[in-house]
Amino acid sequence: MEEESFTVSQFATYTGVSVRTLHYYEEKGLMQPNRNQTTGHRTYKKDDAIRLHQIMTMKFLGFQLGEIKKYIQSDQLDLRFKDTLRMQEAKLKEDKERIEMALETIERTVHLIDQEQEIDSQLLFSLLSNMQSEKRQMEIAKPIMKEEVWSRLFDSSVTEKMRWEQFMLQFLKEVKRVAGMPVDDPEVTTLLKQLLNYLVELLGLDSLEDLEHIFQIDIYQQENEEQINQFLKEMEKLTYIPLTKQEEAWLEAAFGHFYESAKKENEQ
Amino acid sequence: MEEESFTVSQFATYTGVSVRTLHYYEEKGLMQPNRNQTTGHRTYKKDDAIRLHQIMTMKFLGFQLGEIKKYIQSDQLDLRFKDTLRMQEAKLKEDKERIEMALETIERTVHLIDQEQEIDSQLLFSLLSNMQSEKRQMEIAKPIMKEEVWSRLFDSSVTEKMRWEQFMLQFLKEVKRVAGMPVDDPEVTTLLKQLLNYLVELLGLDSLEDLEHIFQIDIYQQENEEQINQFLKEMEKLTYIPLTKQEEAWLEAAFGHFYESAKKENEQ
DNA sequence: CCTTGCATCTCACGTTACGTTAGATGATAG
DNA sequence: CTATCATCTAACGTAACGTGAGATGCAAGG
Repeated sequence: MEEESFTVSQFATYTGVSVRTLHYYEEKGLMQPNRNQTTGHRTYKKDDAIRLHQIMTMKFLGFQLGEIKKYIQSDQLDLRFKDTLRMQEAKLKEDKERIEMALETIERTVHLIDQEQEIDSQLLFSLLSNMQSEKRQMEIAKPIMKEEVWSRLFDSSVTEKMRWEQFMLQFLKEVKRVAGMPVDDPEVTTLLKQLLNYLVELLGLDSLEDLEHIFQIDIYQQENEEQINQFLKEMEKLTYIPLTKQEEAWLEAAFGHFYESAKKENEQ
Repeated sequence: MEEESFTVSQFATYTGVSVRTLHYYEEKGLMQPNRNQTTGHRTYKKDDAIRLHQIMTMKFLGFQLGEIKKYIQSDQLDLRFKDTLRMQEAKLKEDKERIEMALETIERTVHLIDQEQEIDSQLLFSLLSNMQSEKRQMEIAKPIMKEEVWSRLFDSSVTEKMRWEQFMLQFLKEVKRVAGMPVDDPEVTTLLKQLLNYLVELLGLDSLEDLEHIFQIDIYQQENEEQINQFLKEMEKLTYIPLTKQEEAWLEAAFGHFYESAKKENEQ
């Protein structure tokens, strides 16, 4: 009894892959259909269909053709196959996590765009940039911040994050607008106060003074200076703020003035 | 005041990308750092860092460099950017779904391997193959099966699916062993009964007779023949069962005999 | 002054899994 | 006998770089 056999195109339509793909798999040593000696034409039979099924299956699991070749040779699968599957699983999980982070970022971005009617792309991208390094930032912050404050930040929902980002967008826009004004202008004072109040709320503190106590260590202690500096340096590398040198300098001066006045007020 | 500037390697280490990547982005028109006219050496400044940040951000969101190029030109992001994000979101979700299916398949496969100590790869791969087309199969089955039966199948948990697969693995192994035996051998009868009992349980039926009533339509009605045939044909295309022609023929005969005896027994 | 080392430059090929022509050959139908 | 069709091989194109290879320029050391 003759076994049923197919030409390339028949086999291709039947299995749903392209002719070129069949050629390619053969080229790579993954399949060996019969060849008509004179014409060179290929004929595919049931065994070839089984082979192709195996290949497609492993491709579906995310394996590369080279890997697949190793495993479809042996009829009996050894234990190594299980390990291979586990490794593949790990890779896929990584990919999945990256995708999930990207999806969350997109969600937050769309939200930002929805709130503002026209967006400065520099500001937007800087926020996006920070979203990406968020995880890393939290890792760095963990050993240095008070447990409860850190947890509060870490566990904040997507909604809270979106609120923060929108606030930052507004804040930075304002900074760019008022940069250069005298630092004791009431408008400036109000702006800074807004930021600090937001921070106090975000971190779950009672008052502005507590801001200094969000760290595990006393930041005024001489011996901790090295650690603090290290932390700030790493943080600075990750956090990208879209201000010019001038704007940055101005902002620092404004903060300086703000603290001084606050201290004086307290002393009175 | 001179703006701080970096060489390629400085800029590369600073930003964490490779020198080659910087060259490549320039080649593709994504960046234009200053060039020393005589030596051709590049110098990167803060603006270039911003540019690179934008590129990295969009890459993180899964965009291709070509797409990125279009969007980093304009300073003001238009509304089209939001749509673009939405499209990207859709793509990412598709990718994610594929990965999730692959992960589930791996989980189920590892489970199968754990149960058996040595596995025939043909059998294993055929089961994997079916896992892949599972969704499609359910789609095809939906219009033709009774709502409650279909839901029961569709909602079955991963654990249930794994049980089914393990059963099928055993069943097929047994079929291959006893294929060729006389169809009225008690061992054969037992085997078939096992399968049918499993099916009855799986589908939530009361007895074997109900098996004929899992479809919405009466399969014995002449006018439904076309529909049934269509369904069976599509199903056959998707379901891949690793039996030889002989084994398949034998199995069909065995089932024929089984039904006949069952009918006779009923009549008595 | 010459040599060495180093950073940088510009090609240009390798990678993955095919898609896509282009030109050659063989069999079949009219 | 010719037009058509299926198939063949060969070879380039894709995306985002990695990885040399060979050329150039500059500073330091002998």
